[in-house]
Amino acid sequence: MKEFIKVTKALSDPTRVKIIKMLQHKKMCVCEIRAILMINQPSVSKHLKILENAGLVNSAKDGLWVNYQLTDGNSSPYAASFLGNLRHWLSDDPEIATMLFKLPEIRREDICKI
Amino acid sequence: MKEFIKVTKALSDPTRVKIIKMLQHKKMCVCEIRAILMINQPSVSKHLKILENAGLVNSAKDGLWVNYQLTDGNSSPYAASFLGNLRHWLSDDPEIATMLFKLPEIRREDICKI
DNA sequence: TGTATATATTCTATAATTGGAATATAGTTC
DNA sequence: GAACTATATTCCAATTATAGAATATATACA
Repeated sequence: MKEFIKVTKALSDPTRVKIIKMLQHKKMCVCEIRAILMINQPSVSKHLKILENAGLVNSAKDGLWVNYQLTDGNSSPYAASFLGNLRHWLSDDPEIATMLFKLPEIRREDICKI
Repeated sequence: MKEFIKVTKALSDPTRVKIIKMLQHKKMCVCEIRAILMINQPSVSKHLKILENAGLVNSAKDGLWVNYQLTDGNSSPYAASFLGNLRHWLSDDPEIATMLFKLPEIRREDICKI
């Protein structure tokens, strides 16, 4: 039960759902996500931690950067199932769509330097 | 997005998940649910309202009683999908299992009269 | 070693959620 | 219409979640 609740709680915040929809398209570091969402860096880190804790994303260090990506589903069956559904869900949502439209232009080399 | 968040928020509380797992087995009125969960009546009503608002359950009056049941999924595709998954999820959860074990003994005629 | 940068953590204020008590509403029965 | 019962709503206190500011950590590089 706890594991299930962790996943639904993680998915019950619009910012975190947006992060997942972004990560469907590419691995991203904190400052890239921050640039798209236009919220401060600690908020992004905290949201990512909640997603990671729920088994929805995982992270890998690359020098100073930490790349976040969606999990393959080995961590939690609930997470895997929800991630599968989210592949096709919400892509038509206007807020999501405009966000994804901006995504290709975002390059960490340009935007970082907090 | 709002519709999706409503569903995930509704499912991010253990009490509400328990209610859904009960309703998988039979239609129930507020006082029956209350008897199983051992929380007070207004709490049950409030949780049911949240579930109803998310398109997960619907209600039908029957005299003084209000019967709640799971929706068939016409209200929200998200709700329908989650309800489908929850059919087989969490049935092994110890808390859920003991709750469902008690379920057959609960009859509104015996337990009501708040 | 010192500086710069990306990320994480802590702290604080605010907002949202939850449970329980009290009250209101709506049927039912007399 | 009056009394009774099931449910809904309102109000309040306690907990939890969130955003932002300040700070800490870790890596890169001179």
